[in-house]
Amino acid sequence: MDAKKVEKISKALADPNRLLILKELRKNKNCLYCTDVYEFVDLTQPSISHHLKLLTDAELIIPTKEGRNMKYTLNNKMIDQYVNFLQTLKS
Amino acid sequence: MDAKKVEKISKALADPNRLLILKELRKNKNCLYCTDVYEFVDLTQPSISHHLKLLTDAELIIPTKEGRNMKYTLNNKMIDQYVNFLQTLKS
DNA sequence: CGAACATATCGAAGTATTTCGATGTTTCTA
DNA sequence: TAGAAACATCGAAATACTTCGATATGTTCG
Repeated sequence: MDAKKVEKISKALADPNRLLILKELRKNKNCLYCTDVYEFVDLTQPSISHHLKLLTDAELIIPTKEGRNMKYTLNNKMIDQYVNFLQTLKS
Repeated sequence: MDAKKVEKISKALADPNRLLILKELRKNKNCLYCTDVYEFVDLTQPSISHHLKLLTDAELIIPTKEGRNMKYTLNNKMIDQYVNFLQTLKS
């Protein structure tokens, strides 16, 4: 994993609301609809949309279109790759 | 590991210069002096001092005073804790 | 088709981060 | 003890991030 990617993922993880989204994603069996997020994140719709976009761009979550809804699932593979990078920091 | 700590560590990892410092730290057998950093990070002394402070505040590196020099070592334990948190995100 | 719903995008305001030059503090050494 | 060396701190400028209201786009359903 190259430095740019590590930076992007780290940035995506560096916000309390986005961490909250990821945590709830796990609770909900790795499946979350955009509308669900309003219930536990106290932000307006455009802000939530923005945060979901950053998580998507970092490939930490994978969006799927279902009619007029968006379904998000956690990308376990990307977390694994990120963890692998962190392990290489250790000697 | 609480959310605030995760956020702090993620922020510390979300910068190319700080990632560079961590990478070089591993190369140098987890031991780095402040002056060493000038050689691979193209920033002024105050900026490097600032970045080292953020890494220290996140407890990713541990500073030791040696006379008028500062020695930095990687904090493997904190990386492990951070990795543990990331693993809990997966289901 | 038209209204309602779900989400995305745009532009702007507020806030945080990065970077620097100038200067302060501590420690070593001649 | 004076000067240099290593690092920290301060204040300001530039840049980036977060958030919002307004509005646009795509989808469903009556």
